Amino acid sequence: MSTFDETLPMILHRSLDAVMPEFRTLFGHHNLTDQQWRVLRVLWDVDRASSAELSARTLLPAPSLVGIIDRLEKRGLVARMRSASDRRVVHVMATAEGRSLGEEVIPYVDDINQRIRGSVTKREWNTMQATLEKIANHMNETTPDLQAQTA
Amino acid sequence: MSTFDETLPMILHRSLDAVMPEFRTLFGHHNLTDQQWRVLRVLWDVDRASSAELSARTLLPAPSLVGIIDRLEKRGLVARMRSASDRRVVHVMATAEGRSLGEEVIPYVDDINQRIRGSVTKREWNTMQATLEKIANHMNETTPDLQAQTA
DNA sequence: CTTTAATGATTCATATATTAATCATTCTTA
DNA sequence: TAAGAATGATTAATATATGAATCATTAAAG
Repeated sequence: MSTFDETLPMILHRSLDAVMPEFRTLFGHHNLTDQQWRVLRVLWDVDRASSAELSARTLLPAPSLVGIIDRLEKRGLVARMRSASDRRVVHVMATAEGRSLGEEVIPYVDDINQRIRGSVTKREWNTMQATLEKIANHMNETTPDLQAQTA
Repeated sequence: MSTFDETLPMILHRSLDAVMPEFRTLFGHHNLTDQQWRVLRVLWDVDRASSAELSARTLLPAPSLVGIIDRLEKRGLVARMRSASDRRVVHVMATAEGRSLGEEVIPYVDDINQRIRGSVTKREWNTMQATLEKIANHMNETTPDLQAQTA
């Protein structure tokens, strides 16, 4: 383990590599990628969202969302709909089938998340989360992300 | 912020999104992707490595490494060489030019890493890292990654 | 010594990431 | 209100991720 391995990106990637296979195995049983699941999961919370909103909530880049939504739409799990008030905007929503699939999968997803959460103390978890947020805030201040001028 | 946003994968992705743009801007100045940099960075530590070793150190999947190394090789930054003892193995090493580029970029990379490290206390950092490792170990025990039978 | 199993790298097919560019639609402002 | 700037989604080009399969080579067994 050199200093390179102690770098934040590598630390984060190691963590992701440790937890994602579990999720992927589950999603694979339902022919979903984790990105596709993220979209479905957000549409389960908000009923409908524009592509920009979806991008913000799922952390998926807008160009990737196009294909992801295409494939979900082709399977009848979500639907697109142009906004009437602003015809540039596209609203995405889960179909009945999409919501049904979400209902089916989410218990297993929750279970994995519980196992993850349960592997450390409440205090350790909160501290970890707070530290990562602190770092993120610090970087976003130092390097004001040009697109983050939204707020 | 719903429970979904408090999920480990989403927390980790938010952190990555906060820090990676800084690195990418830097790497972009040298026509490197971050994956290409990771390979170069490891070859700066170990002089030479097999594809499997590179995969372990860079956390990049072996199939991806093929193309990454191809492009680095085409630019004359690394070289491939079949092992004499075991002709299945391919050794990868940085060329003089590759090492030179590494020397040139690493101060800036170190600077970014210092800024990241410096945004939290030593204690916060260590605790965060320990917590993530604890989670990873817990998951790797619970779901013994089939390929991790190496050790 | 030969058959078979395992290993290391690669290929293949498909899905996603990244950056820049495009295109239609709205918003601004002169 | 017409020209130009800004916005939201998409396309395009290239690079990488993922999981399965392949291929050559070595190791293991019989």
